[in-house]
Amino acid sequence: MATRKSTIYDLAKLADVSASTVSAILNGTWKERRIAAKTVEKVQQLAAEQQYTLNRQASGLRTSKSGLIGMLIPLHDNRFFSSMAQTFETLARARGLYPIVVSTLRDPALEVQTVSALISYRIESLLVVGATDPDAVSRLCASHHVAHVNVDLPGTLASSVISDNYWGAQQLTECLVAHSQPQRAARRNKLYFLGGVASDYATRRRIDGFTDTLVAQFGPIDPAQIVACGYEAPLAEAAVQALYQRLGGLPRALFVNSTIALEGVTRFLKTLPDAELARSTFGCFDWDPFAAYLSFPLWMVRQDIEGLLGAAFDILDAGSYAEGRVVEIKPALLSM
Amino acid sequence: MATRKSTIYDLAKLADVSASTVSAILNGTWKERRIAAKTVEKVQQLAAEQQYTLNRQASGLRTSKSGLIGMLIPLHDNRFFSSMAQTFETLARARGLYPIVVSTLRDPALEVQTVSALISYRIESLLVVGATDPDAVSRLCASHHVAHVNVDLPGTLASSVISDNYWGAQQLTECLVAHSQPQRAARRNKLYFLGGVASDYATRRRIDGFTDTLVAQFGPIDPAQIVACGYEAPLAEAAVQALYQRLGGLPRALFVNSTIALEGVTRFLKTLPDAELARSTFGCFDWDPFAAYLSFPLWMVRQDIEGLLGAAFDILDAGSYAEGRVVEIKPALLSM
DNA sequence: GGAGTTTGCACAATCGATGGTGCAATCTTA
DNA sequence: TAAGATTGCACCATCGATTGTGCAAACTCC
Repeated sequence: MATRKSTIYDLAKLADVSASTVSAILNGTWKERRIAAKTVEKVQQLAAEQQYTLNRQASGLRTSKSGLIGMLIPLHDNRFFSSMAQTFETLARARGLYPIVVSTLRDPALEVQTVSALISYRIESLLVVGATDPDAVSRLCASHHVAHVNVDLPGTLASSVISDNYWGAQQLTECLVAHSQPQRAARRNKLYFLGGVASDYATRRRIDGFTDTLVAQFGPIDPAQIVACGYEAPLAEAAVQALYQRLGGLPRALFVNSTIALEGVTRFLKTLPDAELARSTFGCFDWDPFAAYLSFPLWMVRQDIEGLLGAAFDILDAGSYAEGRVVEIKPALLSM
Repeated sequence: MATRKSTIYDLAKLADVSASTVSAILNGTWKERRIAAKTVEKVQQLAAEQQYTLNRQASGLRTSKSGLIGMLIPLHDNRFFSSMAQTFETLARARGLYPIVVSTLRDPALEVQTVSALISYRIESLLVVGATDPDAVSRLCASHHVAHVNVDLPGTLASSVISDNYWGAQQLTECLVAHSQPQRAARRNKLYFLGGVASDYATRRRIDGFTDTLVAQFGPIDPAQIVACGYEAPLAEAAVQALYQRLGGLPRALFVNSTIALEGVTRFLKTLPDAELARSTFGCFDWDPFAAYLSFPLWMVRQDIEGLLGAAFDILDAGSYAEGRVVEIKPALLSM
C-alpha cells in the first residue's frame, strides 16, 4: 500500500519481535543467532509486503563498510574509457560491490576533489584510470586506507596496471613501415607520430617504441617526426593540417596516438581526395568500432581492457596495492 | 602524520571543544550557532592537519540526505549514452549533487535490482535513461519517494523527456528520399528501416515518422520495408545481409535506427565494392564522430543531449516529476 | 523432579554527524 | 549594581542497523 518509511523498527513492531531479530533475519545472520524458522518467514514476508529496503547509510556506518567501489576515468565519451566502465561494472558486481564510475576530465584538481568525495562516501577501493596526477590520488587514499590501483597511467605510490605501450607502439610502427609505400619527396618519406602530450607516461613510451623501431630500420629520426599536439580533436586536426602544409602532402605513414586525436585527424583527411589518402598509411593506438571502416586504411592497436581490469582487480583482491609494482598487459594489433 | 581515523570527536578532543561545535564549524552552520571566529579558525586548521573527511554515511543518516543523484543507462560503450553520462555529471555537479551512472544492459531485472541498490544508498533523485521497463522503476521509486524522470524512453508513471523521434525520423526520411537515386529494380527502389525492436516506443515513433513520410510521397509501403531486427550489431549485420540477398542488391536508401545497429550494417557494407555503396544512400538515427567519415555517405540525426538532460533536470528542480507529462526535444539533422 | 543443556530471542551500546535546548559567563543599560 | 540581553558553547537525543551479552523458557536425562 502507501508504505511508510519501513525500518527494522517498524518491521519489529509489526512482527512483534525485536529490531535486532529483524536485522539478523534480513542480513542473513539469523542462523548463528538461532532465530526460529517461522519467525524468519514471518519477518521476511512482512519485509516484502512493506517494501523494506536496507538503509545502507546506517548499515555502513555501523559496520564501516559501504559496499562501494569507485573508478576514476578521464572522460566518458570515448570508446576506450566507456568500455572500461562497462567491464568495470561487471567485475565489480561479480565481487558483490556496487560500482561508481566518475570522470575527472584530466583535471588534477577535480581528481583530488572527486576522490575526497568518494572517500567521504567510504568507498572500499578505487581504480584510478588515466589520472593526470595519480600520486596525489594515492596520497589521499593512503591517508584514509583506501585500497587503490592505477590503470592505464602508472603512479609511483601504488601498484599500476598499464598497457605495454612500448611493445604496442613497436608493433604498430613495424606494421606501418611494412605496409606503407616509400614516397618520392624525402621529407614525406618518413613516419610521423601525432597526438598526446610528451609529459604523459603512456605517450612517452609509445614515442619510444615508435622511435626505436624507426631508428633500428632507418637510422636517426628527425625530432619533427614527433608531434605531441595534445589530446583534443581540434588540436590534432590543426596539427595534421600544419604537417600537411609543411610537408607539401601527407607523410608516408601517420601514427595517431589515440582515437580522440584520430577524430581530428579524420576530420582533416576527409578534405583530401581519396587518391591522396591511398598513398599514405595510417595507424591508431586505440580502437573504435567505426574507425575500422573509415574511407582510408587504418591499422589499430586495441588495448586489452579485460586484461587490464582483471589484473587490477587481482591486485585489489590480493591486497598488494601498496607494493607499487607495475604490470604491463600487451595490447593487440588488429589485422585489417 | 600517520593520521588515524579523525572524526569530529577526535577533532573535538584536540581542539578542546565539543563535537557539536566541530560539526557546526565544518558544515558551515557556525554563524547561526554563534561560534567565535577564533574557535572556527582553530578547528578548521586542525581538520586540515588531520585530513579530516566528513563521513557521509553518518551525516546522511542523520539528515536523511545523501547528496547522491543516480542515472540509469542501458550501456556505457555507445556514443549516445556515454555523452549522456558526461553531460549528466556536469549538470549534477552544478547542483551540488554527486553523480552515479550505472548501466543495466537493457535487462529489466537488472534495472529494478540496480534501482533498489541506489535507493538503499538513499539517492535523492534518479534519471532513468532508455529503460526497458521504466514503470517498474517508477513504482520502486515512488514507494520510496525518490524523484525521477524518464529520458529517451517514456514511461507512464513519471514525467518523461524524449527526443522528438517522429519529427526526427521524418526529417531523416525526407532527406534520404531527396538525396537518393531511384533504382531500376522495383523491389530495390524503396527505402528500408533497420534496427531496434518494435515494442520499443522510440523505435515505433521513428517507424511512424519513416512510414508516414514515405506514404505521403509514394503511397502505401510494404511491411517488409521495416526490419526491426533488434539492437545488437551482429543482428543488424545479419539483417542487412539478408536484405541484400533478398533484394539482389542494396536498396535505394537505408534508415538505420541507432549507431549500434550501424556498427553491424557498416561491417557488412565494407564487404561490398565502393561503387555499389555509392548507388545507395544511408541514414542513421544517432550520431557518432567517426560514422561521419565512413567510406559511404551517411546522414545522421543527432539527439540534443544537453536539451534532453536540461529539461529532465528542470522537471526535477520543479518537483513536477509525478505529473507524468512528456516533453519532446527536437534532434538535429546533420548536414553533410 | 532437579540439574544441566539448548532454544529463542531481547537489551543496549555503538558507528559519526546533527541540531534543539539549556546554561554559565560576559556585557549592557538605567 | 541589579536586571536583562547577548555571547559562546556543551549536552544529549536521534538517524537505522549491527552485534556482544544476558536471560527466561523449554527440553533432556538420570
